[in-house]
Amino acid sequence: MTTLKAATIRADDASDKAGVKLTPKRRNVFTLLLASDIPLSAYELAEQCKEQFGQSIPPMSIYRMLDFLTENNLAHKLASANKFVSCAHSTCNHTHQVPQFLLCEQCHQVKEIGIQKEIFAALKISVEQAGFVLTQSQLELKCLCTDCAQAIAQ
Amino acid sequence: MTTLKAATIRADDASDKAGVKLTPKRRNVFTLLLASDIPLSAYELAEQCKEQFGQSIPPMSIYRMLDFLTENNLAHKLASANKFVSCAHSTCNHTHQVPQFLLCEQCHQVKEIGIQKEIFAALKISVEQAGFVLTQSQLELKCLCTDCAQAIAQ
DNA sequence: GTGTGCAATGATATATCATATCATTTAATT
DNA sequence: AATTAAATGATATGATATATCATTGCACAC
Repeated sequence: MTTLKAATIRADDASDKAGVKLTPKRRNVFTLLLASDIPLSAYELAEQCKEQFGQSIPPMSIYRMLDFLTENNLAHKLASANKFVSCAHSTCNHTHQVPQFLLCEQCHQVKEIGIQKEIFAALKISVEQAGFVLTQSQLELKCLCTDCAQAIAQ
Repeated sequence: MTTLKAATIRADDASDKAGVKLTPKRRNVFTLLLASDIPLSAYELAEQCKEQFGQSIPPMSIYRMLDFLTENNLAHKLASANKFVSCAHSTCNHTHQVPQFLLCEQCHQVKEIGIQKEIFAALKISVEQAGFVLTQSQLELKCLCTDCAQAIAQ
C-alpha cells in the first residue's frame, strides 16, 4: 500500500507522460487506484473518494472517469473481477503493450506484466489459424502469488 | 444456429461422455447453450426456457444449473461478457485443456479452441518469472471473425 | 468581461448480473 | 412406505452497469 501522497505524485507523473490533463476528480480516482494493492470496483472507488478526500461522487461519474482513464491507458478493467486497476506502466516510459494480469486468487493482489513476444506471436498464429483477427486483448490469468502459495503449502 | 432437436441430441451425447446424468431442466439449459451461436446470460437462458420449452425457471435455479454444467466442463462462463457458452469439446473426445476463446466483437460469435502448447509453455514461464503460480485459466481474446472482418474491410 | 459552446459532472431511474437464505419438491435408498 | 439427500422454487437483496436529461464550469471568441 502506497501512501496517498506518494500515489498522487505518481498520478501527476503518469498523466504528464500520457499527455493528458486530469481534472481534480479524475486525479483523485486515479490516485486511489494507484494507492491500492488490489482492484477496486466503481462503487468502492466512490466510497473511498468520500473517505479519503471527503468528496462525494456519484457512481455514474466514477464510471465515466474510469472510462476516461482506461481510454488513456492509465487504468484497466479486469473483466474477471469487474474491478479496476491502475496501469502498471502508467508511471514508466514503456510503450503500452498487450497487458497480462496475474491475479492472486487468495489475496487478490494483481501483477501486470507486459506480454512476452513468444506469447503474442503464438497467440496471433493461433487466432489466425482459426480464421479470426485479433483486435485487442488483455490476458487475465488466475494464479497464486509467492506468499499465498507458500502459506498454502505449509 | 443448430436446431433445438439436434442440440438436444448433442446434449445427451455430451453428458453421456462426461459421465453425468442430467435432470430434464439441466438438459434443457444445456441444450439451449448448445443451440446458440452466441453466449447467453442466465436471465436470457431463463427467458428462452420459457419460450422454447414452456418452462419457467427462476434465475437462481438457472445459475445453479450453470454451476453444475461448468463444474462438469459442459459449459464455460465468459468473464468478459458475463455470459455462458457450451463447451466446444463437450461433444468430442478431446480431454479438456485450457480453453481459449475468440470473441467476435461484431457479431458476438465465440470460437473455443484448445490452447496451443507453445502458448501454454510461454505463459507458464512468464508467470513463474513473475514469481506466481498458475492455477487455472482461460483466455478470452477480442477478435473479429472472418465474416465481420470482411464486412468491415468493404 | 460577456456570451457561446463544449466537456465534465450531477441527478435520477432503471437495467442487468449475481448471491444468500429458507422452503418445497423430487428422486434414490432402505 | 419412511428416510434422506439432491434439486429446484420463492423471495429478497446486493452489486455492477448504463441510459438520459439537467447542470456546472471552463476555454475561447468577440
